[in-house]
Amino acid sequence: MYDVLPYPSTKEPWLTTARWRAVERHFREMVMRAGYREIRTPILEPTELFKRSIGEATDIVSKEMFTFVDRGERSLTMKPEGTAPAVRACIEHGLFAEHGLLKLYYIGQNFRYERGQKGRYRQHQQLGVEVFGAHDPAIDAEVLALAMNFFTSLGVRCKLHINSVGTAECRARYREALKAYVAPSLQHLSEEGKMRYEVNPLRMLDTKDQRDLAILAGAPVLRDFLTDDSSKHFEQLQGYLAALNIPFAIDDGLVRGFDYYSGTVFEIKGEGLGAQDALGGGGRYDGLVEECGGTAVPGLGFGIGMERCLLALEALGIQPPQEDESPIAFIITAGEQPAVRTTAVTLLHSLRSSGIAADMDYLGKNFRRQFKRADDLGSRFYIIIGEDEVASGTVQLKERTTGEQQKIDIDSVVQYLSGKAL
RNA sequence: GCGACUGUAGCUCAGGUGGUUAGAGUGCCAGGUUGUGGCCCUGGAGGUCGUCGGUUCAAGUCCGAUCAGUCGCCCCA
Repeated sequence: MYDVLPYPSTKEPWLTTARWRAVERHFREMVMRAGYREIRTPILEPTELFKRSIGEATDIVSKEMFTFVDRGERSLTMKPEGTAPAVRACIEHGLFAEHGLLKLYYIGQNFRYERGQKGRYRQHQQLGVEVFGAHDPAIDAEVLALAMNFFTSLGVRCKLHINSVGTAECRARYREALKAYVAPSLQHLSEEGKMRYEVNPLRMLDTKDQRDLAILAGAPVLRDFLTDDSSKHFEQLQGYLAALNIPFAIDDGLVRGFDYYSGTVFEIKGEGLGAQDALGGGGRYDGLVEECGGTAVPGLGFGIGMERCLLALEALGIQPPQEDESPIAFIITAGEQPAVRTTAVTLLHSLRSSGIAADMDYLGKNFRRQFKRADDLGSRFYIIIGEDEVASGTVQLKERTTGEQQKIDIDSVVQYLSGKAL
């Protein structure tokens, strides 16, 4: 768990709201250019939704969900990922019927009950897209290209790993072949491997255990069990990626931790991130909508880890362009007459109403300290109001960088600064 | 869920083998006449030493537990 702060801390510079907004804006602009529309779904969903979609035998569902019973005896779960809730919402609101092709994006919080680590948090944010309705491998290419472009345009170096897990039938045939291959060596498999053999054989491939890797070295490859259609789809995708100059590596062991994937799957790995190096991942889930109670609509998408992206940027010393949060003008008051403060408060309000970022002191600081406050905030102009100015209906307007100061009519301040603020 | 390491002002860190009122730098606040800022000078506030328990005449320091964080396993974003 962590807090995102308004000011940078020396310890965790990436945990600042300005930096988060910068990355979020980068993502939003990119996907909106590509025609994606935002969807927001609730944090709480019926537990059943995730059991059905992600699969009961996966790590996420079996041991990593924040699940509880509410006062109405319903089992609810804080969403561990964004795809299933999006599918649920689209079914519920008839979006599939209304749009032949549906392109969605989301920025949302996910929750997984895991041991915290750098780059792995019990609450984490994902930036993702989901596309529904298309089988065309060109849309697979679009989705992968978006995910890769998100990182490369930020300056993050990363590698794209792809694979195809085929249709449910492909996987069923492969599962048997894999089990048959491993069966003679079953006793030599790690405990984890043995468990996966029983519960979710495909996950045996996703191991780092040296002995298991040795046993699996000559195992049959899932890709050889793909139907002609699946094979062709995967090859076409590779052709598009090549045409787009997106380097990729085919990873036979890439299986992913959700059961709903079919066909294309991929993962993006960053460099120098330690154990948690998966920056993002996703794939195709052609059976998911039907599984969740909708019509047969194909789909695919990806999720990008916000924290890992920020960590990668931090490690590379990259600062995405941030919004300027400094005021344009800071009002400084002098003198004890109540009219001075009233004039200042009124002018401040006018400036802000006209879209000019402005501020003033509320701590009763003396004249000199008010200047210091304005400097600390990075204000471009000082507006000085004293008893003389109030009497003559003017203000002293001083520019910080040049030190130039002029007396101008108080009624023309807004107009003057509007010109300068551009 | 498993293993290793860490835990002292807001932040970065000092505090040999247990011994009086726990320090520094930085930041913060104030003052250097509330009519001209950045620098500078002076002063001040701020810590039940992660928490609980134990050993001891005495614990920031030793022991245990617990929590949190970091790193690795696992998994993934």
